[in-house]
Amino acid sequence: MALAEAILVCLTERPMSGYDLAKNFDASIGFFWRASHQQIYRELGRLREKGYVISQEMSQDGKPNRIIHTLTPEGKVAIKSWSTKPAKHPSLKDELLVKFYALENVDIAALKDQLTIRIEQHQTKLGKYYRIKERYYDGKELDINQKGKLIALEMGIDQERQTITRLDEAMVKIGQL
Amino acid sequence: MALAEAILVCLTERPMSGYDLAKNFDASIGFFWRASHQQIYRELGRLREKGYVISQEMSQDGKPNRIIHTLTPEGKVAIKSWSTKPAKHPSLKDELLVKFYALENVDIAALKDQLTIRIEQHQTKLGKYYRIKERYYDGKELDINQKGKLIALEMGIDQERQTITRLDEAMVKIGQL
DNA sequence: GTTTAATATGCAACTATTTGCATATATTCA
DNA sequence: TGAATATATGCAAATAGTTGCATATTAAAC
Repeated sequence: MALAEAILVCLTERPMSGYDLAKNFDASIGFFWRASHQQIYRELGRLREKGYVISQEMSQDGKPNRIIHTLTPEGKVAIKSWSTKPAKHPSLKDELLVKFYALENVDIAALKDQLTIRIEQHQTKLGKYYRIKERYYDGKELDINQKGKLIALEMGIDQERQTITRLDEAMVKIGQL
Repeated sequence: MALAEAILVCLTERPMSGYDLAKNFDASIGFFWRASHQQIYRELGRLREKGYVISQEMSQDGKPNRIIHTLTPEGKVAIKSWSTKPAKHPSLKDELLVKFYALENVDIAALKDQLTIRIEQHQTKLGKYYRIKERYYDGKELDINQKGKLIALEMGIDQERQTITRLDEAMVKIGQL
């Protein structure tokens, strides 16, 4: 499983609480690996048991205590070891494509609405990517780690742009039926 | 869940056994929705309970008996009703992108190997799509259902081609580090 | 003649993911 | 003053998906 590794990768940046990680999974690494806060808290427990992270409770006045998780040397070794293992092919499951596949038995007006929503979602995501690129990468000196993140981000940008084009074309095609 | 619906959609074509469905999930609809035979057999049980399919055992001499599942009118209604509900955004989870994201802590030679494998997998898939398009769609008169399948197939073709280009570019980029 | 592949079905155990709930405090908005 | 939002953590149940096993027959390959 790679949720564990995605968390460890996040923690290479800096020690974080479960809450911070959950926010990160909504923003940066979460663009390539989604996870809910419930999943993250549970996984952090497992990582602590394995000795890949150490966790320290920090009291804050007023707000509930935070538990800060720090990557251990064993955790870093685990990332390196994971990195050499073959990456699984992402399991594509797209309901929208299944609906196209079943066109005769489907409510086409509803399908068009869903297409519109999907296109908007991809546009939102593309916008986020652009803003991140501008803010953190454009015109900056980058170390190797940042270059890796930029490659991932640019792949994300291309993917979103092409997906939007593809969905627009599909919309035209069902309009012509 | 859409595994149920993907099975129902398959059965709109013709009544099938679990084995036939599993093969279909390796070929046509499985390009957009993966499922193992174990999942399919379990789901068929549920669909039977709900009355969306009826199942008849057919004896074959020699070979084990087949159980043929036929879509019921209730099943068809279920497809239509599902088709109007918002399609879930596919849950992207790509280990390979996470590895790019963690470039500093990763074995780069191993990552290149994995990229190469991934590119080959997409090329294989693209080849399959092209053969299906040529064989079943090019230069043929198509009804609405076939047109839907063709749209899905063409989206698949575009997606694979663009993914290959994107991964090729990523390979060049990590070569330049 | 024995192994392998294809046909055909399915259970059980494990892992992963989602959904709903639960708790507790501080700040901001109306 | 009350409601909503953000911070911060986590359990429990349900659903979904994967992996390993089990069975049984036929046909082809070696």
